[in-house]
Amino acid sequence: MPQLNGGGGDDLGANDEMISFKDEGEQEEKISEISSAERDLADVKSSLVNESETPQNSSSDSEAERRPPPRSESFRDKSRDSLEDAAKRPDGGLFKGPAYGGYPFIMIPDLTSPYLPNGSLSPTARTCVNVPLDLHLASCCSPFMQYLQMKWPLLDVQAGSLQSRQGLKDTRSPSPAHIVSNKVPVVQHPHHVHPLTPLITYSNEHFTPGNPPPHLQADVDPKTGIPRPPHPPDISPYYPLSPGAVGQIPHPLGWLVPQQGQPVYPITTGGFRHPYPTALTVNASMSSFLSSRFPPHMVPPHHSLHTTGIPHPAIVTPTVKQESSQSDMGSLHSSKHQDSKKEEEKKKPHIKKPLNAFMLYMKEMRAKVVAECTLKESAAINQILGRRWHALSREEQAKYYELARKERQLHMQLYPGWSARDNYVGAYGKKKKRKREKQQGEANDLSAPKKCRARFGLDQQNNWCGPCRRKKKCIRYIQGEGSCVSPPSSDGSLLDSPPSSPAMPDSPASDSKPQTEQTQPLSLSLKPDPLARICVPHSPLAQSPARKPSALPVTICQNGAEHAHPHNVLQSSLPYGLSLTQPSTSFLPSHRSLAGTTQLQPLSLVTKPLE
DNA sequence: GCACCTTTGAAGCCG
DNA sequence: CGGCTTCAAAGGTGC
Repeated sequence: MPQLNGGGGDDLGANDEMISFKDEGEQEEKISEISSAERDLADVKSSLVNESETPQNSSSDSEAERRPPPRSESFRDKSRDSLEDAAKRPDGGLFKGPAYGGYPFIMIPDLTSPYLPNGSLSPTARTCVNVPLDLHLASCCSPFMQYLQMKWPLLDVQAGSLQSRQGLKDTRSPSPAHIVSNKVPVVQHPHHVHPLTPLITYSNEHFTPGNPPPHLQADVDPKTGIPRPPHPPDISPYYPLSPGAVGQIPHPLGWLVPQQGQPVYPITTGGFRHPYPTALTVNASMSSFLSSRFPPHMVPPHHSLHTTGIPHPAIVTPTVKQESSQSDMGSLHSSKHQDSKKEEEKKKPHIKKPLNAFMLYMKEMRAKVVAECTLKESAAINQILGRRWHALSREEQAKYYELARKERQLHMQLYPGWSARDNYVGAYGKKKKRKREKQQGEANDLSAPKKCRARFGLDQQNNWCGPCRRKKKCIRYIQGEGSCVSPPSSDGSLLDSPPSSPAMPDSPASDSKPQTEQTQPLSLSLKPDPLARICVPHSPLAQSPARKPSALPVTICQNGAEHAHPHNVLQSSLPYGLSLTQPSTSFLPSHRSLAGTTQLQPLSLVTKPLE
């Protein structure tokens, strides 16, 4: 049964690792040293494998060594092993030692983990998280605590600042320990980007300054009884939030943080309808949150509750279901209807899927891309992020893969009975159906109108329709890319670098890209090919409808890559960069492989509707 | 107000 | 088992 056994992976929150993560923005500088970086990459890669496979459990590990890592799982297992090993070390794995040097990354949590009521916690709730962590992490050393530590590496870093922030102490906190530390400067200063800023991409709904939770409205100074100013001086630089917003600084596990000494991850088999292990001590705020967000049967028993009314980002109440239940009202007998209603109510909480590595990366880097490129369109941003994702080094991607693995693990433990199938058909059936139908229709109708940009190209904008013309953002997107080319503060993305740059490191994602498109040819043809715009903004080919392989700007940007390194495609099955062969400095980025893949996958192109 | 766009990855479904 | 589909985030955009 999956557990954060032995605090596996909980040692990733070490400060030194955080620093390394902070240095991620310096990747671009490293890019210029790709040659050495690649060698380092190889070292890291080998260290990832070797060091992670040194645990006591030699039987399985040795076996894992013998066989090529089957995609991500092997890496995950290795990572888990290494993490658990690290946890067994005297330092509990909190600090990256020489034996753990293979993880040059920090496991900063997805602070907006959907199933973690991050953004929906009251200050009290989070207080219950932070303080025990600070004060008792070392003593507790429970897997959960260590995981929290991993999730919030700054908890240690700024332990001293905790007291200084007691000005945020929530008077409603049941105990002195319930201090709204929020010491994690998760909110970036307007003029200063906090190292963790990329990770804090909370939904605005959780930070709406003007809409603090009702229970947070009256944030009164415990001593004076006077409402405190919205931004206490000691935290204002990083907390440009209203009191309520400050209180909503999400903590990935805030609502789950158990009381001291309580079992952290009791494995339950109750299914996700009882997603909150009853053995898990829930503080008042948590309980109130649960009681306010879930039907009574979903909320673990607890007393002295108060409602927060704060939405849970991970558990969404699908209105569709509610509507459907209402529509059924008239047609069903009262008893049956009540039964069905109850069942539906049970199904109401929409537990979202855990974020995968790329999603975590996107959440982290979106803000940065937006800031760099002044882009707001998520579609365009995602394209950039996709390119950057491929440009990431193996260890950088591994960081997110590992984080995603932990997210899944945690999700699985939080919602033992949950299955992706629950969301696959249930919650958004209507939307899904429409989407599917539309996609099918598009697939069947090759002449279906697509984006004007793709149809006419950028040089024929006069032919664009009004909406698409309005989408001059496409142009702006290109220009924005130009403006964003190789920003010094970039996260190391090679996207902005000249696509043909041979210095671009080979990335695991790049390897996976061809595979993905092999399995999903349609997506390839449907893609406007951001790379084209990015790499050859003014290239006629890039501007032409990216339907023909020859017209794909990818080939322009990364031609020859595939030929030069066809094995890159094979390595696509190694998302963690555990390439079958040593990475070569001549390796080209993913999109190059993609280009080659495109060439090698003519059918996929044929099956794609012309735009 | 909902769906789309766009990305990658995980997982479910289906033949 | 391979291939396809859906969903996860996000915010502008279209209808």
